[in-house]
Amino acid sequence: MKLSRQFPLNALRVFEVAARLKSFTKAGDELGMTQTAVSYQIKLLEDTIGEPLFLRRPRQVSLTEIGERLAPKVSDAFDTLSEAMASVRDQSEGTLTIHTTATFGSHWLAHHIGTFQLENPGIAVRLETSQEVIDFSRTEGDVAIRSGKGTWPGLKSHFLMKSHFSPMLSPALAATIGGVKEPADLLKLRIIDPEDMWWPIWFHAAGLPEADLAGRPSSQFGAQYFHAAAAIAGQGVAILRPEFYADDVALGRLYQPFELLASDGSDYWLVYPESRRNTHKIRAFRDFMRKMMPSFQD
Amino acid sequence: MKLSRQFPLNALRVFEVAARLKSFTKAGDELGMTQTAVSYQIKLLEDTIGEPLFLRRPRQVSLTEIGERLAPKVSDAFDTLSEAMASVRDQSEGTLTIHTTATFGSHWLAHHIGTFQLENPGIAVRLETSQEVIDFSRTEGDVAIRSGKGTWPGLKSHFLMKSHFSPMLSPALAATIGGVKEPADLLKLRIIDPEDMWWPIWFHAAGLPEADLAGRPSSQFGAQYFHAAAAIAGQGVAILRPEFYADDVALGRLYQPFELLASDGSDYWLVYPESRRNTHKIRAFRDFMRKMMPSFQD
DNA sequence: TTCATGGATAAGTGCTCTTGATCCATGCAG
DNA sequence: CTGCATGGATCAAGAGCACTTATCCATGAA
Repeated sequence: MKLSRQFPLNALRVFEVAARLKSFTKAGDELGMTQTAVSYQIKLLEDTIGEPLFLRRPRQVSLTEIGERLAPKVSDAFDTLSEAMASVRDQSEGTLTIHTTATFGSHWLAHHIGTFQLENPGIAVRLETSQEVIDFSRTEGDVAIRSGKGTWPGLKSHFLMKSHFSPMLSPALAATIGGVKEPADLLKLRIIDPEDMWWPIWFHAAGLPEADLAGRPSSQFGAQYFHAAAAIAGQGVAILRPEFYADDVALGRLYQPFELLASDGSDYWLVYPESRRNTHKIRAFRDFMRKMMPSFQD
Repeated sequence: MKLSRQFPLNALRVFEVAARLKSFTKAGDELGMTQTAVSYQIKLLEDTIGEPLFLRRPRQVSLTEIGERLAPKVSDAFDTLSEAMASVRDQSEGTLTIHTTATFGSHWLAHHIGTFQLENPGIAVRLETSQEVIDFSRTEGDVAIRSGKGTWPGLKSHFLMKSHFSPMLSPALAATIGGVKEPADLLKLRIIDPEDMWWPIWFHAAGLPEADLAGRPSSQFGAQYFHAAAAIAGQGVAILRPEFYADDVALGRLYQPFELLASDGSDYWLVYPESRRNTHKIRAFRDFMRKMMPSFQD
């Protein structure tokens, strides 16, 4: 059976307006429909209720007792409904949930998100860091920062920056071996997480494809964040994304001995569901990223 | 612009059920539609809001925060709405407004309506007496009792009884002239409202077409009700509908000297809007009248 | 692995709803 | 009292949407 037959919602909405304005024509105007349509809907409602709701006097309609009783409740209900919709719309515009990798979040976003918030006081930001590549259809979230190739089905992705890397260490540690002049010098030092796939890639790019890291004590901290901390503490040399450690370099706690940057082919991307690209908050965040990231690509 | 686009009511109803049951399939069952349709409506709502409302986990859906916030309000609104509809339905079933002529109301209905109310305790009866032939589309009312020919456009009418009449007087008055043996005897008495159109009709039927009533003192009470009262008081002979005065006859206050009944061609009818013939209360009243009126015709 | 469950997707269709034209009754102005 | 403006009813026809059926896909369970 038809939904609208048992409980004619549209008819009820039309009724609400007609009852308020005491005119089918005016109700039609307010609702953006014709007087005919209003008449039809009212009759529909009267049929399902089995009672006339309006008295048709010439040049004006007035509510019957039944109508008089029904109108305020219907009005209430629609108020509730539209208030609910509005609040959801506000709230939905008002909170931006960003999923990000731990490193990007703690290094880049943490330093810049304040600017976004100043520029968009109406948008609350919620940062979620997770290693997994989240699926927007089964996890709450508006946008995500991912490293990868930039191709995810159903998602719009914007290139943010290369995810290149280079060895970094504390100046103090470098001094202990009289400075790091050439890549091979690094092998005199403790390599933080020698099993990191990035090392062979970089050494290969540096012309030392045979640099043997196997057999070195493995101390996998599990996340680049800890590698950096260890390197700052002078415990060895780590392979890091220099962009994230500009502050530490400026403070003299880390330095990057070689200009050479290597990449494993995966870059940083801003992604979000294609279908939601025109959401206010997503547009705002995209614009923000475009402004802050020189390498941002549409 | 389309009403349903700006504010998708049907989608909201579907959402309410889906949110409550946490399942599209079950929601479809409850709503009498397919899972596909539910999916479609939810997506529609999500599109207009611009936010996902459900997280699609395998084998189950769950609400997003937005959905979680929206659901209770929508639920509330629909509760209000359906409660309003239900109350109106009850109330509409619960009050029967009868428009009737004064005579039929005070004589026939007043004596029998109690039976109807005993048999239909859920229906409150409101009696409105008016001389005008009411128009159901501009006056509140469910049914009416009218005298006429039985043909009113758009209205269903049931023949109730002939509106025939006969002279009636008090036995005491008849005794003053030694009893009323033949129609001409009536002329010895005071005729109550000699200008009433019924008199010449009856005398004509009685074989006294020339009975001259003109010149007799005219005392038009204006309504048959008063004629009867005058006749009972012994002030003269009135021409009345005997059906209405069975009680007075039984009490010996009135009597009908001749069997002869005349009619002006208009009868009593029960009428109501054709479209509302299956309303519970109208059906109940029709059944009641059919039972109480031997001459009732469908 | 295979099956059962629950949802998404695609395409087709019936029907609700809307529109536009016209009619009718009434109240008001001249 | 006549003509006009207002506001609603009615009718026929068409558009678009709300559903359906059929199919696919992913996951959790047996």
